Amino acid sequence: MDETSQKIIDAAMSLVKDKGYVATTTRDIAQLAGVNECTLFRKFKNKKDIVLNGIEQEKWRGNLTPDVFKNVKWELASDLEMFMTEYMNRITPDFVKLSIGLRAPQLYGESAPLVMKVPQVFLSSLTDYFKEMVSRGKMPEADLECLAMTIFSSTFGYTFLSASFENHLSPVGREEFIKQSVQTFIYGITQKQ
Amino acid sequence: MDETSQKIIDAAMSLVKDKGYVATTTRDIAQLAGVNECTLFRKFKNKKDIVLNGIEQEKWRGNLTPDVFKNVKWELASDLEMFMTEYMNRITPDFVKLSIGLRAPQLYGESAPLVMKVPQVFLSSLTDYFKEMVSRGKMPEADLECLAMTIFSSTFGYTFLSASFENHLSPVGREEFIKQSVQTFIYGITQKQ
DNA sequence: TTTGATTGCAAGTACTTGCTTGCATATATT
DNA sequence: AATATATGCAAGCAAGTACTTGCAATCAAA
Repeated sequence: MDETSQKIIDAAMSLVKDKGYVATTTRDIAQLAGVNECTLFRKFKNKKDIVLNGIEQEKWRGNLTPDVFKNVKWELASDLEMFMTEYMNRITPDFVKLSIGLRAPQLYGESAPLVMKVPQVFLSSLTDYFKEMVSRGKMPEADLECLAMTIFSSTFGYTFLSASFENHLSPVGREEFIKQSVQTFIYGITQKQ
Repeated sequence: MDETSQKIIDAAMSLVKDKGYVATTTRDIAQLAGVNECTLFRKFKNKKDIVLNGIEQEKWRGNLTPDVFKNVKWELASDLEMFMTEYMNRITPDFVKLSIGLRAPQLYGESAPLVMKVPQVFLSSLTDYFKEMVSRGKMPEADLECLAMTIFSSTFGYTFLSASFENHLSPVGREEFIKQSVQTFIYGITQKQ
């Protein structure tokens, strides 16, 4: 990937984050990238091609790879906190906005499989973790896929809601949310300790 | 609200759901509403005015009012299931798509406070419910706002992810998710029963 | 029957959109 | 020195955009 093409991609993704795919114009992209508009079409087939090349780059999916969740201690509370923290460190409000900006119908059929990689990494890493915990006898048997979905939904939901409404919806801060919700997941409401 | 204006609003909201605000054209709206394009501008100031009038209508926010959550039995498991079920009954994939379609920067400053009403109703109803449960001695004291946020995040997250990726992300169905996650919230992972 | 309001219709305005073209210039490679 | 590649620049195109205007038809209230 030559430097000019990368500048174009970066500009395009940044604008899609701010304005959405449809409202992002090729003139905008060219200006922000500091190149002439016709250069976009020498490097890429069309506007859609620019953005699709962008999503294919890991850096534009928050660099959320399976390695991120490798650092486990086989201790439920601290490991769940680690999963949630690492996710929120990478899936910042900007990335949430980007993934919403990518949801134009002209694009979504092709972008969805790439966007979906991010939750998939979290979910499958967590499910694998639970399986190993069960086989180590550190967790009772359960519907692990469903359990992972509960925890991921909550992590995703909080991340998304914070990006959308900041603290106007709920005053609960990130650290507090992680600590408390992990306690709830592990011990439940009835035996909160 | 006269019949013509309502037809225009309904057409506009339906198109915003499918294509997003920016990609929805006034020609599209007129055609779907079955009126002439100039009629839109006799009834409303401009395109934005149509959509903002739409979000102000309860029917375009899923009719999610506080009454929806009034039917509690003061029994934790069944009540939490009721909260989640009622939310998911109303906030269908179509409503999730609509709320994403409304996130154009030209609009979001004015639409966000209205869109936010939906999560606010769930959150405050659930927090109030928890307070009453504690005072009835049916639940231990805890950080109730945070607990409500955990449960709402999870409900919202599952709803949103299902609308976005259907069952491609996780095979866990709605009823199973609700049942199992409520069990986790109440009893926790460690004393799953 | 007259009046007033609502709407359709056809045309048009000023502007923006994605994308192209032909040519000049700079820079790097041979 | 000769050549190839990358880019800028200026202009343009066809199509689409939100929104407007003037006039005629309809229809219900007076």
